[in-house]
Amino acid sequence: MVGLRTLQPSRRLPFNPDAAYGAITLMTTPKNDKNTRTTGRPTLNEVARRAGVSPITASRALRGIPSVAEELAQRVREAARELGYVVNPAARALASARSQTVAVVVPSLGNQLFVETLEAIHAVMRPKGLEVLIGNSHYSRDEDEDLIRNYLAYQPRGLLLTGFERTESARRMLEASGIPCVYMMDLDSGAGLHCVGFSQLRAGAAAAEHLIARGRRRMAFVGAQLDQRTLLRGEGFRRALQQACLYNPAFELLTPQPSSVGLGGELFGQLLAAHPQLDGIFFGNDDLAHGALLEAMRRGVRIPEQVAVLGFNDLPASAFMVPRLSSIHTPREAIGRRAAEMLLALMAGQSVAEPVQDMGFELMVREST
Amino acid sequence: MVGLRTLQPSRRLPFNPDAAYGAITLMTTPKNDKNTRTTGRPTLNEVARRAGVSPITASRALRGIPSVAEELAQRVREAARELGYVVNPAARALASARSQTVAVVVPSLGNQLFVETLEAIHAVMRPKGLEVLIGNSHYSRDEDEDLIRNYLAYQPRGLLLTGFERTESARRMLEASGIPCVYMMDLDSGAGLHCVGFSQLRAGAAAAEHLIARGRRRMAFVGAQLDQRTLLRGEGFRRALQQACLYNPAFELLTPQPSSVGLGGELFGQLLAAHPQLDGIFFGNDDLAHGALLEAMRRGVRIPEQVAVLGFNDLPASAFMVPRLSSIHTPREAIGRRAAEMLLALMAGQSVAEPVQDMGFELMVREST
DNA sequence: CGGTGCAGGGATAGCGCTATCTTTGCCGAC
DNA sequence: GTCGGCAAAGATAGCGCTATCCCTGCACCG
Repeated sequence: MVGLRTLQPSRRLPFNPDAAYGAITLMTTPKNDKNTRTTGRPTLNEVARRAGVSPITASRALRGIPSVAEELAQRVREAARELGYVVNPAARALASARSQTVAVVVPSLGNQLFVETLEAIHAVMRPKGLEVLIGNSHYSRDEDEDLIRNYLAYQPRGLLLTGFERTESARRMLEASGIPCVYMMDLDSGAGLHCVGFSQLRAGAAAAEHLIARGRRRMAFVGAQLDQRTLLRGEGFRRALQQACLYNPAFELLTPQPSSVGLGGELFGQLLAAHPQLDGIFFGNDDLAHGALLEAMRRGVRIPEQVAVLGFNDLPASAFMVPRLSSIHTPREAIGRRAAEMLLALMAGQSVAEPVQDMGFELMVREST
Repeated sequence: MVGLRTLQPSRRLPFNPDAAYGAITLMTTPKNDKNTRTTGRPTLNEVARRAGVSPITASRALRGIPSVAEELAQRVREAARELGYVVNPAARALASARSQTVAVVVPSLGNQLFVETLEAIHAVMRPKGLEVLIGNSHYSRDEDEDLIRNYLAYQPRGLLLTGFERTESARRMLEASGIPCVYMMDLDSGAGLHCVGFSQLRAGAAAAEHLIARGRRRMAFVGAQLDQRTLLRGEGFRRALQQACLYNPAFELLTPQPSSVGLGGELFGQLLAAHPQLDGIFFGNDDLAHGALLEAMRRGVRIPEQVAVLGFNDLPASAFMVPRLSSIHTPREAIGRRAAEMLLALMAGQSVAEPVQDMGFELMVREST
């Protein structure tokens, strides 16, 4: 009943939608009524029938492929809207051997840092019609590998991964898949890979230089979680101190426990008890530093007079701590955005002029140093 | 070459894998070599051929369907392992009209609360082989609707949604889909729905009662974001104050801005400037309370002597604030876990004895009150 | 005025699985 | 024995799309 093409003065044999895709189809599939496997949602065929075109034309129209006359495309879009049609991503992925999906693996969602990165990625990908799959590896190489294996099965258009710390077999899978991949956050060992981040090593050095410039001489590094990036920051810090002949290996407190405010306070207490002479502490993550500031207040330790405290990442709360926490601000939104854009380019088959993008970092000097 | 069934004394005609699924298949599809649409990954057919069984048997074996003899199943699993076979989820979803996916929509990832809920959900779903899709609605009904529409297209096995605040059309889509759905966090308007949470209304009342019990008489409520749950907490607080004849509508500060530490400090300042006589403040979320405590310290406002401060959610950092923040602890891990389990039951077609599960809340009394 | 190029469509044929019959052989029962 | 019933496979037929080829009509060409 639909689709008598009165609007268009056709140049060809009129296409009879009901005959072609309605009645005949129903006749040649007599078991249609007993087959209950379908989802009940409208299919592309129904849209096509309603618009009076063939299914492929409908497919092309909805995908915005230009070889469809605008008038037809419009009819198809309208039919889709009227029926409430939504593509079946599984069917699309199967037929085209590619999904509309991008997978991201971050090591934690508890760290605000990665949440902000994800937001930036979303903001780039969503407008392109790409679904973002979020995986949390919990800082575990094995989970990271599982997630990658799992996601590769979905044939994502691209992958965004955090850092380079990865099992050998995960690396092989990635390579074998041929799926474009951009690495976020670190640069220091990203030779030959596409990566967007900053040098954790240099950031650690910058921390040391700032404390030295503030006249500090006995400085400690406190790191938790002990992921590669934290270790690199520590290493950068260490080297800069060595260079200034101020390095003391005893002034280093590392623990694999996950970073948290509570832990920061605890480590701060331990450190001061063991080394009361300390006059500066660099924390590998801001939440540790927050805990330290709170613990200092509780103990009456004066910050920064007695000990300067420097954080890392510049989480939103840092500027409001008492005293306001100095921290190294990391450009996670920019990293997320740029990494997403780079991935988009790779997905489009373009080669990227600058495969390694250093987004830098910024020292935020506040009251705590 | 593979699969001469020497191991099993067959009762039937021997199944010749190469003839059935190898050579003949290749002959009847002469264009196989020029078709480059395939992904290159091994398919179930190849696994079946290698194991010397039919594809359906291989499918059944890998899905653990018991009607396959253990010996065959073992051969299939081994073949799959040798080939590095991973199912194509798109093909599976298309063929079975269902995915191995559960979708979750939370209003924010910036709030630690929801991250912890997600972790609990993951912990339940992953072992069942279910993929968890995470959607962030940013406290927007429109985004919530978009996410739901989008996820429904994936034919998830189930949905976990936060709260009941939802557009009419989202509600209709959910109902029409017939996909099981569990609502998390709130109970107050969940009549007829499956929900796991606690009464935001009663939690708000408990906050008021605690402050009253502490001898406070001029109490304010500070809420940001203004999502339904925050408003309900405020409403519960208000009603309890009214009942005690202590309600003063001027002592309420609501803002649609997203909750944050910085905002908490700012609102605290505004409130005290406008109403210096206040002796108790209930913050709708802990990060606001954190900001207030820090701002109080900066201003020399003594907490709790001058003003008692009570938070909500009991975020991990609250116990370490100065003074330690009293807060209403919400059982988000338990909610996530229980909601996931309830959804699992619904997905299995079971009816749930208690469709509304009140997980309660716990007042954590610390130094700030 | 026949060739020939180019659009705008359509027909055909799967993508890689699984739901649903069928078939086969075997067992026990009447 | 014959037959019903059962268990363990296999054959068949799509799921809902899209890649790929193909067809048709028209414009343009010399």
